[in-house]
Amino acid sequence: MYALADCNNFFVSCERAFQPQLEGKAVVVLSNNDGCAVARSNEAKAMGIKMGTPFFQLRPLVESGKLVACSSNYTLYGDLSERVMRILSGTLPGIEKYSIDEAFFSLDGIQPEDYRAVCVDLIRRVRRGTGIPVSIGIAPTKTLGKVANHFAKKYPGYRGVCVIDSDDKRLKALSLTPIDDVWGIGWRGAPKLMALGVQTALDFTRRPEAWVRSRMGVTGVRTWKELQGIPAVSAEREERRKSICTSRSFAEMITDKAELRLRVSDFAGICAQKLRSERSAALTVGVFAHTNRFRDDLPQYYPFEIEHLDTPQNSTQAIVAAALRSLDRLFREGYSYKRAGVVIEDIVAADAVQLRLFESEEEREMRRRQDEISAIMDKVNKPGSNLLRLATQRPGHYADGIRRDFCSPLFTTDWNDLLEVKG
DNA sequence: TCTGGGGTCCTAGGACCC
DNA sequence: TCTGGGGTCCTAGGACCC
Repeated sequence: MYALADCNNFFVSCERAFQPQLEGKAVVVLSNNDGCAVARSNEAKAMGIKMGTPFFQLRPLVESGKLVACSSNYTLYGDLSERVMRILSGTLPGIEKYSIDEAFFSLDGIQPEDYRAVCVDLIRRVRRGTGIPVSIGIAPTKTLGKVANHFAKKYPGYRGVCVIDSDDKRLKALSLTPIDDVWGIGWRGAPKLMALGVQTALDFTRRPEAWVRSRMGVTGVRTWKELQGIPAVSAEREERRKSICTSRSFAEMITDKAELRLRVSDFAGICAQKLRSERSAALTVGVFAHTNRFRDDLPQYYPFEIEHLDTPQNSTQAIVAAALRSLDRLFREGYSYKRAGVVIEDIVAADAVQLRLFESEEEREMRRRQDEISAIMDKVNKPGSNLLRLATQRPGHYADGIRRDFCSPLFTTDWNDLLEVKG
């Protein structure tokens, strides 16, 4: 049996963990630049506030005191996520972190009659240790675990734990699950299925496999099997990420190439830092820039350019230089850029780098020095800081230039601490 | 005025091979 | 008038997840 532990309204719960006065109130957490709602408390959901609602539409509610808005504070959420995961993995073996706020684990070795008690206790300990409320769904497949988790959250009677351990329970649960709530059926698939007469997860499982295959592809068949209790979603993810992306929307639109170069340098620098922190190196550096897609009155442009390195690298200098070459190729005057990003691909282990056959002595020496400089930067810079940086990068904190009008204090990280030089 | 960010996997079609 | 068949690999774009 699989168990899925999922934090309730995670970002909101993180804010509440340090601001108990938010308990019981309608709260939303906003995306970067206070753009739109990315997390909602149950009270906010009950008010009909949808995921992704732009903040300017919520502002009246905030001003009249009916709703509290928080700017997002990802450092805080990452920190609390780590603590939650630590408690979970300290209790049960074989935990698989699936996202910032959820993890799968196996219940092998636990007697079925003890599932509930073990999980209720786990929830209590996470709550006591972090302040974060968690729900757990238990079922023979991950997709059914998601379904069970849904019920655990929805009905207080379950006290946070819902078990699907018989066919009766499975069929009952599926009949109560709308098809668009099913994990793996997205915003394109759901309307398509509903038009074909599939309203619930149960309807879906009653279609023949070939019917599903021809309309929803192999991923649809996987979901179809999982809902019947046949595991079809692979157990483990790879330990090394296949791509790394750093991108931001800008508070203001950027028309100036020099300004865009600064921002892209920052993004590339963060990517390089992430690469090194995972002891990885990469062969491909891509850059994209977007105009503001909501401004019909302005010309639109969505370029993407890739640069291949001749040997995998992870130094800030190499990654930033490659990104800037791509930017120079894609940049066009006359557009107002609202968002840009750097994407790293073809990632390999840094200690297994395949060297070039005909690399010159000078090239090798340059790479060695760049790696050395990056190592020093990593020693001096704390996460999120670029105290020591390239001249092509902006001074200051990475969050500069992002609007965060409703940011909570940095409860688990201190500003001065970020600026303190190690050693 | 104001609309997020970071990932994975699948597929169809093209390039290339013999 | 006539122009093979069977593969693999790569890539861009789409769909999905949180």
